[in-house]
Amino acid sequence: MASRGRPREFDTDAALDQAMCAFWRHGYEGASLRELTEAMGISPTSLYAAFGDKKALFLAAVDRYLATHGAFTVQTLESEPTARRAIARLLEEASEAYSDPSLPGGCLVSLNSAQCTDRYRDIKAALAERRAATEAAMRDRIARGQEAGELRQNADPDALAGFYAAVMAGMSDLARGGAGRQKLERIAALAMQSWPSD
Amino acid sequence: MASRGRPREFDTDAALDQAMCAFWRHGYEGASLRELTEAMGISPTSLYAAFGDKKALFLAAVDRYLATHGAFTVQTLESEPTARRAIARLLEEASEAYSDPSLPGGCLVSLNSAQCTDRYRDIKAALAERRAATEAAMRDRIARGQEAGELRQNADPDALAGFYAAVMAGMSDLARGGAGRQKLERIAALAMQSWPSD
DNA sequence: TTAATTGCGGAGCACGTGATACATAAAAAT
DNA sequence: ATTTTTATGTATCACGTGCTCCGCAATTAA
Repeated sequence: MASRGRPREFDTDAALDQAMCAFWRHGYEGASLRELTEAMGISPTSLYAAFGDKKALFLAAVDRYLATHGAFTVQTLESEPTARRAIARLLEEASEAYSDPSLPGGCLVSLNSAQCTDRYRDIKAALAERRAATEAAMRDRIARGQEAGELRQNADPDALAGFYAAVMAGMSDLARGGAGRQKLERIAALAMQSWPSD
Repeated sequence: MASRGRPREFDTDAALDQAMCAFWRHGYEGASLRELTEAMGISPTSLYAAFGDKKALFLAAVDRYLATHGAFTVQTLESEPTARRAIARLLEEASEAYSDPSLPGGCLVSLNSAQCTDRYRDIKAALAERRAATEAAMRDRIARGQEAGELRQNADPDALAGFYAAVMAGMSDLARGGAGRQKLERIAALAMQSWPSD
Protein backbone atom coordinates (compact mmCIF):
# COMPACT_ATOMS: atom_id res chain seq x y z
CA MET A 1 0.00 0.00 0.00
CA ALA A 2 2.36 2.71 1.28
CA SER A 3 -0.04 5.64 1.33
CA ARG A 4 1.28 8.97 0.26
CA GLY A 5 1.27 11.69 2.91
CA ARG A 6 2.05 11.72 6.58
CA PRO A 7 1.01 8.50 8.31
CA ARG A 8 -1.52 8.27 11.13
CA GLU A 9 -0.12 8.48 14.63
CA PHE A 10 -2.95 6.45 16.15
CA ASP A 11 -4.54 3.04 15.59
CA THR A 12 -7.90 3.50 13.89
CA ASP A 13 -9.45 0.32 15.30
CA ALA A 14 -8.28 1.02 18.84
CA ALA A 15 -9.70 4.53 18.63
CA LEU A 16 -12.96 3.12 17.30
CA ASP A 17 -13.13 0.74 20.23
CA GLN A 18 -12.81 3.65 22.64
CA ALA A 19 -15.50 5.57 20.76
CA MET A 20 -17.75 2.50 20.92
CA CYS A 21 -17.36 2.37 24.69
CA ALA A 22 -18.16 6.06 25.03
CA PHE A 23 -21.31 5.71 22.93
CA TRP A 24 -22.22 2.57 24.85
CA ARG A 25 -21.86 4.34 28.15
CA HIS A 26 -23.43 7.69 27.38
CA GLY A 27 -25.48 7.16 24.22
CA TYR A 28 -25.19 8.95 20.90
CA GLU A 29 -26.28 12.37 22.06
CA GLY A 30 -24.78 11.99 25.52
CA ALA A 31 -21.28 11.28 24.22
CA SER A 32 -19.89 14.73 23.46
CA LEU A 33 -17.07 15.43 21.05
CA ARG A 34 -14.95 16.33 24.02
CA GLU A 35 -15.57 12.96 25.69
CA LEU A 36 -15.01 11.12 22.43
CA THR A 37 -11.74 12.81 21.55
CA GLU A 38 -10.40 12.37 25.07
CA ALA A 39 -11.35 8.69 25.11
CA MET A 40 -9.86 8.13 21.67
CA GLY A 41 -6.77 10.14 22.49
CA ILE A 42 -6.94 12.25 19.33
CA SER A 43 -7.90 15.79 18.36
CA PRO A 44 -11.21 16.77 16.73
CA THR A 45 -9.39 17.37 13.46
CA SER A 46 -8.05 13.84 13.35
CA LEU A 47 -11.44 12.44 14.27
CA TYR A 48 -13.22 14.22 11.45
CA ALA A 49 -10.50 13.37 8.96
CA ALA A 50 -10.59 9.67 9.85
CA PHE A 51 -14.29 9.03 10.42
CA GLY A 52 -16.25 11.81 8.74
CA ASP A 53 -18.55 13.25 11.35
CA LYS A 54 -20.09 12.17 14.65
CA LYS A 55 -22.90 10.32 12.93
CA ALA A 56 -20.59 8.25 10.75
CA LEU A 57 -18.35 7.51 13.73
CA PHE A 58 -21.36 6.26 15.65
CA LEU A 59 -22.51 3.97 12.86
CA ALA A 60 -18.98 2.59 12.55
CA ALA A 61 -18.98 2.01 16.31
CA VAL A 62 -22.30 0.15 16.06
CA ASP A 63 -20.91 -2.14 13.37
CA ARG A 64 -17.86 -2.69 15.52
CA TYR A 65 -20.10 -3.60 18.44
CA LEU A 66 -22.12 -6.06 16.40
CA ALA A 67 -18.92 -7.71 15.23
CA THR A 68 -17.58 -8.10 18.79
CA HIS A 69 -19.69 -7.84 21.94
CA GLY A 70 -22.96 -8.22 20.06
CA ALA A 71 -21.87 -11.10 17.87
CA PHE A 72 -23.13 -13.74 20.31
CA THR A 73 -26.72 -13.34 19.07
CA VAL A 74 -26.23 -14.61 15.55
CA GLN A 75 -23.52 -17.07 16.57
CA THR A 76 -25.61 -18.71 19.27
CA LEU A 77 -28.65 -19.06 17.03
CA GLU A 78 -26.59 -21.03 14.54
CA SER A 79 -24.53 -23.16 16.90
CA GLU A 80 -27.25 -25.03 18.80
CA PRO A 81 -28.98 -28.14 17.49
CA THR A 82 -32.58 -27.22 18.37
CA ALA A 83 -34.55 -23.98 18.32
CA ARG A 84 -35.37 -24.27 21.99
CA ARG A 85 -31.78 -24.72 23.04
CA ALA A 86 -30.74 -21.89 20.70
CA ILE A 87 -33.12 -19.40 22.32
CA ALA A 88 -32.31 -20.64 25.81
CA ARG A 89 -28.60 -20.20 25.30
CA LEU A 90 -29.17 -16.86 23.61
CA LEU A 91 -30.81 -15.60 26.79
CA GLU A 92 -28.07 -17.08 28.95
CA GLU A 93 -25.39 -15.43 26.85
CA ALA A 94 -27.29 -12.17 27.08
CA SER A 95 -27.46 -12.49 30.88
CA GLU A 96 -23.70 -12.74 31.00
CA ALA A 97 -22.93 -10.14 28.34
CA TYR A 98 -25.38 -7.52 29.61
CA SER A 99 -24.14 -7.71 33.20
CA ASP A 100 -20.39 -7.83 32.57
CA PRO A 101 -19.01 -5.54 35.28
CA SER A 102 -16.03 -4.55 33.15
CA LEU A 103 -18.29 -3.10 30.45
CA PRO A 104 -21.20 -0.64 30.22
CA GLY A 105 -24.41 -2.52 31.03
CA GLY A 106 -26.95 -3.78 28.51
CA CYS A 107 -26.90 -3.77 24.74
CA LEU A 108 -25.53 -0.80 22.82
CA VAL A 109 -28.11 -1.10 20.04
CA SER A 110 -31.09 -1.56 22.31
CA LEU A 111 -30.06 1.27 24.60
CA ASN A 112 -29.39 3.80 21.91
CA SER A 113 -32.56 2.78 20.16
CA ALA A 114 -34.43 3.94 23.25
CA GLN A 115 -32.15 6.83 24.13
CA CYS A 116 -31.87 8.55 20.78
CA THR A 117 -34.15 11.53 20.28
CA ASP A 118 -36.45 12.00 17.31
CA ARG A 119 -34.04 14.72 16.26
CA TYR A 120 -31.84 12.06 14.70
CA ARG A 121 -34.28 9.91 12.79
CA ASP A 122 -31.68 8.42 10.47
CA ILE A 123 -29.80 7.02 13.44
CA LYS A 124 -32.97 5.69 15.00
CA ALA A 125 -33.80 4.06 11.68
CA ALA A 126 -30.37 2.46 11.39
CA LEU A 127 -30.67 1.07 14.89
CA ALA A 128 -34.21 -0.17 14.31
CA GLU A 129 -32.89 -1.99 11.25
CA ARG A 130 -30.23 -3.87 13.22
CA ARG A 131 -32.71 -4.70 15.91
CA ALA A 132 -35.25 -5.97 13.41
CA ALA A 133 -32.55 -8.12 11.86
CA THR A 134 -31.92 -9.82 15.20
CA GLU A 135 -35.61 -10.47 15.73
CA ALA A 136 -35.88 -11.84 12.19
CA ALA A 137 -32.96 -14.19 12.86
CA MET A 138 -34.76 -15.47 15.93
CA ARG A 139 -37.97 -15.96 13.99
CA ASP A 140 -36.15 -17.84 11.22
CA ARG A 141 -34.42 -20.10 13.73
CA ILE A 142 -37.69 -20.90 15.45
CA ALA A 143 -39.48 -21.51 12.14
CA ARG A 144 -36.69 -23.85 11.11
CA GLY A 145 -37.15 -25.80 14.32
CA GLN A 146 -40.86 -25.97 13.69
CA GLU A 147 -40.31 -27.35 10.20
CA ALA A 148 -38.04 -29.95 11.76
CA GLY A 149 -40.93 -31.01 13.98
CA GLU A 150 -39.54 -29.62 17.23
CA LEU A 151 -42.51 -27.36 17.92
CA ARG A 152 -46.18 -28.18 17.62
CA GLN A 153 -47.79 -27.03 14.41
CA ASN A 154 -49.95 -24.24 15.84
CA ALA A 155 -47.02 -22.47 17.50
CA ASP A 156 -46.35 -18.99 16.13
CA PRO A 157 -42.65 -18.33 15.38
CA ASP A 158 -43.35 -14.66 14.73
CA ALA A 159 -45.04 -14.14 18.07
CA LEU A 160 -42.35 -16.13 19.88
CA ALA A 161 -39.59 -14.09 18.28
CA GLY A 162 -41.38 -10.90 19.28
CA PHE A 163 -41.72 -12.14 22.83
CA TYR A 164 -38.08 -13.10 23.24
CA ALA A 165 -37.00 -9.86 21.59
CA ALA A 166 -39.03 -7.99 24.19
CA VAL A 167 -37.51 -10.05 26.99
CA MET A 168 -34.01 -9.29 25.75
CA ALA A 169 -34.83 -5.59 25.48
CA GLY A 170 -36.17 -5.68 29.01
CA MET A 171 -33.07 -7.48 30.24
CA SER A 172 -30.87 -4.86 28.60
CA ASP A 173 -32.93 -2.14 30.22
CA LEU A 174 -32.75 -3.68 33.69
CA ALA A 175 -29.05 -4.37 33.30
CA ARG A 176 -28.52 -0.70 32.65
CA GLY A 177 -30.40 -0.01 35.84
CA GLY A 178 -27.92 -2.11 37.77
CA ALA A 179 -29.43 -5.61 37.65
CA GLY A 180 -26.76 -8.29 38.07
CA ARG A 181 -26.14 -11.53 36.26
CA GLN A 182 -28.14 -13.63 38.69
CA LYS A 183 -31.26 -11.50 38.25
CA LEU A 184 -30.95 -11.61 34.48
CA GLU A 185 -30.51 -15.38 34.54
CA ARG A 186 -33.67 -15.79 36.56
CA ILE A 187 -35.55 -13.72 34.00
CA ALA A 188 -34.09 -15.81 31.21
CA ALA A 189 -35.08 -19.04 32.92
CA LEU A 190 -38.63 -17.84 33.51
CA ALA A 191 -38.93 -16.66 29.91
CA MET A 192 -38.13 -20.18 28.75
CA GLN A 193 -41.17 -21.41 30.67
CA SER A 194 -43.22 -19.75 27.93
CA TRP A 195 -41.76 -22.02 25.29
CA PRO A 196 -44.58 -24.13 23.79
CA SER A 197 -44.49 -27.61 25.34
CA ASP A 198 -44.47 -30.55 22.88
CA MET B 1 -57.36 32.50 49.28
CA ALA B 2 -57.21 35.60 47.11
CA SER B 3 -53.47 35.86 46.61
CA ARG B 4 -51.92 39.25 46.60
CA GLY B 5 -50.23 40.29 43.35
CA ARG B 6 -51.15 39.85 39.72
CA PRO B 7 -52.89 36.51 39.07
CA ARG B 8 -51.57 33.79 36.73
CA GLU B 9 -52.76 33.98 33.16
CA PHE B 10 -52.38 30.23 32.54
CA ASP B 11 -53.64 27.02 34.11
CA THR B 12 -50.81 25.37 36.02
CA ASP B 13 -52.15 21.82 35.62
CA ALA B 14 -52.81 22.20 31.91
CA ALA B 15 -49.29 23.55 31.41
CA LEU B 16 -47.90 20.64 33.40
CA ASP B 17 -49.79 18.21 31.18
CA GLN B 18 -48.18 19.71 28.12
CA ALA B 19 -44.75 19.54 29.74
CA MET B 20 -45.40 15.91 30.61
CA CYS B 21 -46.17 15.13 26.97
CA ALA B 22 -43.02 16.90 25.81
CA PHE B 23 -40.87 14.95 28.27
CA TRP B 24 -42.68 11.76 27.31
CA ARG B 25 -42.02 12.34 23.64
CA HIS B 26 -38.44 13.62 23.73
CA GLY B 27 -37.07 12.60 27.11
CA TYR B 28 -35.64 14.81 29.83
CA GLU B 29 -32.57 15.98 27.98
CA GLY B 30 -34.25 15.94 24.57
CA ALA B 31 -37.04 18.29 25.61
CA SER B 32 -35.45 21.74 25.35
CA LEU B 33 -36.67 24.81 27.17
CA ARG B 34 -37.82 26.16 23.85
CA GLU B 35 -39.95 23.09 23.16
CA LEU B 36 -41.30 23.10 26.69
CA THR B 37 -42.27 26.77 26.76
CA GLU B 38 -43.88 26.54 23.33
CA ALA B 39 -45.86 23.43 24.30
CA MET B 40 -46.93 24.99 27.58
CA GLY B 41 -47.72 28.33 25.97
CA ILE B 42 -45.79 30.37 28.49
CA SER B 43 -42.50 32.25 28.65
CA PRO B 44 -39.34 30.95 30.33
CA THR B 45 -39.81 33.47 33.13
CA SER B 46 -43.27 32.14 33.97
CA LEU B 47 -42.02 28.57 33.82
CA TYR B 48 -39.23 29.20 36.30
CA ALA B 49 -41.48 31.21 38.60
CA ALA B 50 -44.14 28.51 38.65
CA PHE B 51 -42.08 25.30 38.68
CA GLY B 52 -38.55 26.15 39.79
CA ASP B 53 -36.19 24.79 37.18
CA LYS B 54 -36.22 22.14 34.47
CA LYS B 55 -35.41 19.35 36.89
CA ALA B 56 -38.26 20.22 39.26
CA LEU B 57 -40.64 20.56 36.32
CA PHE B 58 -39.66 17.11 35.13
CA LEU B 59 -40.19 15.51 38.51
CA ALA B 60 -43.60 17.19 38.76
CA ALA B 61 -44.41 15.86 35.29
CA VAL B 62 -43.41 12.35 36.37
CA ASP B 63 -45.71 12.54 39.39
CA ARG B 64 -48.46 13.80 37.11
CA TYR B 65 -47.85 10.87 34.78
CA LEU B 66 -48.00 8.33 37.59
CA ALA B 67 -51.26 9.85 38.77
CA THR B 68 -52.86 9.64 35.31
CA HIS B 69 -51.55 7.51 32.45
CA GLY B 70 -49.37 5.41 34.71
CA ALA B 71 -51.92 4.86 37.44
CA PHE B 72 -53.20 1.64 35.91
CA THR B 73 -50.29 -0.35 37.38
CA VAL B 74 -51.13 0.08 41.04
CA GLN B 75 -54.88 0.15 40.40
CA THR B 76 -54.91 -3.10 38.45
CA LEU B 77 -52.82 -4.92 41.02
CA GLU B 78 -55.36 -4.08 43.70
CA SER B 79 -58.56 -4.61 41.76
CA GLU B 80 -58.24 -8.25 40.69
CA PRO B 81 -59.12 -11.19 42.93
CA THR B 82 -56.09 -13.38 42.22
CA ALA B 83 -52.40 -12.66 41.68
CA ARG B 84 -52.42 -14.37 38.32
CA ARG B 85 -55.36 -12.35 37.03
CA ALA B 86 -53.81 -9.18 38.42
CA ILE B 87 -50.55 -9.68 36.51
CA ALA B 88 -52.38 -10.78 33.38
CA ARG B 89 -54.57 -7.73 33.35
CA LEU B 90 -51.60 -5.53 34.19
CA LEU B 91 -49.92 -6.70 31.00
CA GLU B 92 -53.11 -6.25 28.99
CA GLU B 93 -53.55 -2.73 30.28
CA ALA B 94 -49.93 -2.02 29.45
CA SER B 95 -50.47 -3.30 25.91
CA GLU B 96 -53.26 -0.82 25.43
CA ALA B 97 -51.63 2.10 27.24
CA TYR B 98 -48.20 1.74 25.65
CA SER B 99 -49.59 1.58 22.10
CA ASP B 100 -52.20 4.34 22.33
CA PRO B 101 -51.83 6.15 18.98
CA SER B 102 -52.95 9.46 20.45
CA LEU B 103 -50.05 9.48 22.91
CA PRO B 104 -46.27 9.05 22.84
CA GLY B 105 -45.47 5.33 22.89
CA GLY B 106 -44.33 3.34 25.90
CA CYS B 107 -43.95 4.33 29.54
CA LEU B 108 -42.56 7.74 30.49
CA VAL B 109 -40.70 6.39 33.51
CA SER B 110 -39.21 3.38 31.77
CA LEU B 111 -38.16 5.39 28.73
CA ASN B 112 -36.52 8.22 30.62
CA SER B 113 -34.86 5.71 32.89
CA ALA B 114 -33.07 4.36 29.83
CA GLN B 115 -32.70 7.67 28.00
CA CYS B 116 -31.30 9.82 30.75
CA THR B 117 -27.53 10.25 30.74
CA ASP B 118 -25.27 9.68 33.73
CA ARG B 119 -24.88 13.43 33.80
CA TYR B 120 -28.13 13.66 35.71
CA ARG B 121 -27.78 11.00 38.36
CA ASP B 122 -30.37 12.47 40.67
CA ILE B 123 -33.02 12.16 37.98
CA LYS B 124 -31.94 8.63 37.17
CA ALA B 125 -32.17 7.82 40.86
CA ALA B 126 -35.65 9.29 41.17
CA LEU B 127 -36.83 7.27 38.18
CA ALA B 128 -35.19 4.09 39.45
CA GLU B 129 -37.06 4.62 42.68
CA ARG B 130 -40.47 4.78 40.98
CA ARG B 131 -39.62 1.78 38.87
CA ALA B 132 -38.50 -0.21 41.89
CA ALA B 133 -41.74 0.72 43.63
CA THR B 134 -43.76 -0.79 40.78
CA GLU B 135 -41.72 -3.98 40.85
CA ALA B 136 -42.13 -4.16 44.63
CA ALA B 137 -45.90 -3.77 44.26
CA MET B 138 -45.93 -6.68 41.83
CA ARG B 139 -43.84 -8.80 44.17
CA ASP B 140 -46.12 -8.01 47.10
CA ARG B 141 -49.23 -8.87 45.10
CA ILE B 142 -47.71 -12.18 44.00
CA ALA B 143 -46.55 -13.00 47.52
CA ARG B 144 -50.05 -12.27 48.81
CA GLY B 145 -51.47 -14.69 46.26
CA GLN B 146 -48.96 -17.30 47.33
CA GLU B 147 -49.93 -16.91 50.96
CA ALA B 148 -53.54 -17.38 49.87
CA GLY B 149 -52.55 -20.69 48.33
CA GLU B 150 -52.87 -19.61 44.69
CA LEU B 151 -49.27 -20.46 43.81
CA ARG B 152 -47.28 -23.52 44.70
CA GLN B 153 -44.99 -23.10 47.67
CA ASN B 154 -41.68 -23.20 45.81
CA ALA B 155 -42.64 -20.40 43.44
CA ASP B 156 -40.45 -17.31 43.81
CA PRO B 157 -42.45 -14.04 43.96
CA ASP B 158 -39.27 -11.98 43.72
CA ALA B 159 -38.11 -13.69 40.55
CA LEU B 160 -41.58 -13.54 39.03
CA ALA B 161 -41.86 -9.81 39.75
CA GLY B 162 -38.45 -9.26 38.17
CA PHE B 163 -39.49 -11.22 35.12
CA TYR B 164 -42.73 -9.34 34.58
CA ALA B 165 -40.99 -6.05 35.21
CA ALA B 166 -38.52 -6.94 32.47
CA VAL B 167 -41.35 -7.90 30.13
CA MET B 168 -43.08 -4.58 30.74
CA ALA B 169 -39.85 -2.69 30.16
CA GLY B 170 -39.38 -4.61 26.91
CA MET B 171 -42.95 -3.88 25.86
CA SER B 172 -42.41 -0.19 26.52
CA ASP B 173 -39.22 -0.30 24.51
CA LEU B 174 -40.82 -2.06 21.55
CA ALA B 175 -43.84 0.24 21.69
CA ARG B 176 -41.50 3.19 21.34
CA GLY B 177 -40.06 1.48 18.29
CA GLY B 178 -43.48 1.40 16.70
CA ALA B 179 -44.93 -1.94 17.87
CA GLY B 180 -48.75 -1.89 17.84
CA ARG B 181 -51.29 -3.10 20.34
CA GLN B 182 -51.66 -6.53 18.76
CA LYS B 183 -47.94 -7.24 18.98
CA LEU B 184 -47.83 -6.15 22.61
CA GLU B 185 -50.83 -8.30 23.47
CA ARG B 186 -49.15 -11.34 21.96
CA ILE B 187 -46.10 -10.67 24.11
CA ALA B 188 -48.30 -10.28 27.17
CA ALA B 189 -50.12 -13.55 26.44
CA LEU B 190 -46.87 -15.45 25.98
CA ALA B 191 -45.43 -13.97 29.16
CA MET B 192 -48.37 -15.41 31.08
CA GLN B 193 -47.36 -18.86 29.89
CA SER B 194 -44.45 -18.56 32.31
CA TRP B 195 -46.79 -18.31 35.29
CA PRO B 196 -46.19 -21.30 37.54
CA SER B 197 -48.92 -23.88 36.97
CA ASP B 198 -50.69 -25.16 40.12
C1' DT C 1 -54.97 57.54 45.30
C1' DT C 2 -50.89 55.46 46.62
C1' DA C 3 -47.92 51.73 47.90
C1' DA C 4 -46.83 46.94 47.82
C1' DT C 5 -46.86 42.56 45.69
C1' DT C 6 -46.85 39.34 42.07
C1' DG C 7 -46.84 37.82 37.04
C1' DC C 8 -45.41 38.80 32.25
C1' DG C 9 -42.51 39.46 27.90
C1' DG C 10 -38.29 40.42 25.59
C1' DA C 11 -33.55 40.72 25.50
C1' DG C 12 -29.60 38.61 26.66
C1' DC C 13 -26.09 35.95 29.68
C1' DA C 14 -22.40 32.29 30.19
C1' DC C 15 -21.56 27.93 28.59
C1' DG C 16 -21.15 23.62 25.96
C1' DT C 17 -22.09 21.74 21.52
C1' DG C 18 -20.61 19.85 16.73
C1' DA C 19 -17.63 21.27 13.39
C1' DT C 20 -13.81 23.97 10.85
C1' DA C 21 -9.70 27.29 9.19
C1' DC C 22 -5.16 27.73 9.45
C1' DA C 23 -0.42 26.98 9.84
C1' DT C 24 2.80 23.35 10.52
C1' DA C 25 4.91 18.59 10.46
C1' DA C 26 5.97 14.26 8.21
C1' DA C 27 5.90 11.15 4.71
C1' DA C 28 6.10 9.79 -0.66
C1' DA C 29 6.76 11.31 -5.57
C1' DT C 30 9.44 13.87 -8.88
C1' DA D 1 16.14 19.43 -3.16
C1' DT D 2 11.58 20.46 -4.32
C1' DT D 3 6.83 19.54 -4.77
C1' DT D 4 2.74 17.13 -3.44
C1' DT D 5 -0.05 14.85 -0.25
C1' DT D 6 -1.79 13.74 4.09
C1' DA D 7 -2.02 14.21 9.39
C1' DT D 8 -1.76 17.06 13.57
C1' DG D 9 -2.56 20.82 17.10
C1' DT D 10 -4.43 25.31 18.24
C1' DA D 11 -7.68 28.37 18.15
C1' DT D 12 -11.68 29.25 17.05
C1' DC D 13 -16.70 29.57 14.74
C1' DA D 14 -21.88 29.81 14.80
C1' DC D 15 -25.42 27.95 17.35
C1' DG D 16 -28.50 26.00 20.87
C1' DT D 17 -28.69 25.21 25.71
C1' DG D 18 -30.62 26.25 30.58
C1' DC D 19 -31.42 30.28 32.89
C1' DT D 20 -31.97 35.30 34.48
C1' DC D 21 -32.20 40.54 34.48
C1' DC D 22 -35.13 44.32 33.91
C1' DG D 23 -38.94 47.22 32.83
C1' DC D 24 -43.88 47.00 32.80
C1' DA D 25 -48.75 45.30 33.75
C1' DA D 26 -52.31 43.77 36.87
C1' DT D 27 -54.03 42.90 41.11
C1' DT D 28 -54.68 43.66 46.55
C1' DA D 29 -53.82 46.42 50.90
C1' DA D 30 -53.71 50.75 53.18
